[in-house]
Amino acid sequence: MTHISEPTVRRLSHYYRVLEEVAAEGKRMISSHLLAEREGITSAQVRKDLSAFGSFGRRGLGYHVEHLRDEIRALLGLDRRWRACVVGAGHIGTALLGYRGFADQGFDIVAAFDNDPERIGRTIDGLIVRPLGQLSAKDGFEIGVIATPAAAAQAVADALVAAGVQGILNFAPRKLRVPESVTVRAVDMTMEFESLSYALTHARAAGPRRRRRASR
Amino acid sequence: MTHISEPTVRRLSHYYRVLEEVAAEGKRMISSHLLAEREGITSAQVRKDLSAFGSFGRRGLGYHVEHLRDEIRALLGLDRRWRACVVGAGHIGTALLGYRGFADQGFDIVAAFDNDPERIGRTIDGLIVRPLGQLSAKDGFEIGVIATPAAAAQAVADALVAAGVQGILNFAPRKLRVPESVTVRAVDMTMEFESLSYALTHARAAGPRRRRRASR
DNA sequence: CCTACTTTGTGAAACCTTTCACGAGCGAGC
DNA sequence: GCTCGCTCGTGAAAGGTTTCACAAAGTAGG
Repeated sequence: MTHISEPTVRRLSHYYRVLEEVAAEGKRMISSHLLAEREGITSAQVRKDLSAFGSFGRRGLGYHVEHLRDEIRALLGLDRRWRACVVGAGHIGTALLGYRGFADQGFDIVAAFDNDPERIGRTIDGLIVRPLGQLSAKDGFEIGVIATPAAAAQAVADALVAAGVQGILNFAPRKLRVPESVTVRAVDMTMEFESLSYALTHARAAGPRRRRRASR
Repeated sequence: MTHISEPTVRRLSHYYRVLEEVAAEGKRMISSHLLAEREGITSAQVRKDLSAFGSFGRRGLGYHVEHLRDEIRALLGLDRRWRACVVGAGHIGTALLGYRGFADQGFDIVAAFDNDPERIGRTIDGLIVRPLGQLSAKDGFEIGVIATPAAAAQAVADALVAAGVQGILNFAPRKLRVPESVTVRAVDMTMEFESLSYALTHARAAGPRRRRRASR
């Protein structure tokens, strides 16, 4: 297994999605062509991506839906659970605490933190908001979710790293500096707004230019 | 001005961020090197990106912070406002309705829709949730924000397209099919979770491999 | 068993993006 | 006015990703 690129991992996520749907529809096998079509990419891309991890298909038949789904689930590490905490109990943090998608993907949010005295002590979706100062390595969090304003994000990241998290999911529009051993993924709404704004602003002048990454 | 790539536009967004901060700090000029450092990329990348739009810098001096910020603001289309509606008044939709970041970037959310009778009629952040059926071209929405479960996303997208939106910001984890004239940008939390899960799962085995896109 | 058809897995080619490296412009100090 | 040091803008090179195209392997039907 050679090096796996970021884009490949992201597409794995897409394949997983499609396979769950297709499995629910009761289909037994699926070809790379069909799998590709659903997410708007090419069949060669699907085969190339999957071949980086092994040979999951059968020539002439395609891929066994449930089997491939389970393989990808394991590859993505979705067959285990992660202990996570959310920092920031504002609009976005609150939404995340109530969001079922987290649990579905194996993230158990077991604590919520904030610095605002107004919010500390409140109960959101069964969790009591605790003061950020209480965040410590003793809780054994593996993942920290940052849902604070941009200005606080780096300090929170530092605190999370000090508390021993291995990964950070960052919803604040700021680049974080963390040790190499900590993985960061960003959900950057601001950037998507602005990218959309750019596209709309230039749409009349230039028209749709490239299809490949025009949408995700 | 040749063709502008997606990654370049996304970085423009980053530069804009940094420039706003730096302007607030009162700095007059900034070099490509400093600008790059803040977002963890190379100075050559910054210069290349900017040069695609024109010559904004002065050799020996760098870039004038406020001037470059204003140029990028205009390039991104942030110097105008967009009429937007949010469809889906669940956890995420509600958070978006209360989120100040939208207004800051020029998105005026002027309506909220949902299909759940439980939610219709409620007031969220000053907006009354209306039934999805009332979504029509008469409202003159330029942008639609989808914050529904995945299963409903495509139908909502179709309705938005029928109502004449030019762009869609999609928070549902599903690829949307829309006409070429409509631009879609996706904020895909699910994919980021899964990408993080993958990275953590394989971290011990492989170690940090590449820095370039390790985090954003 | 043999032919016709389907689909995978994969090297090679095409394409795109990033990084390098350097000429050229600019201010400062003398 | 001249030199020095700094920094931009940009072709060329390097590096990475996607697409192409085809051999190999399988099924189905007779």
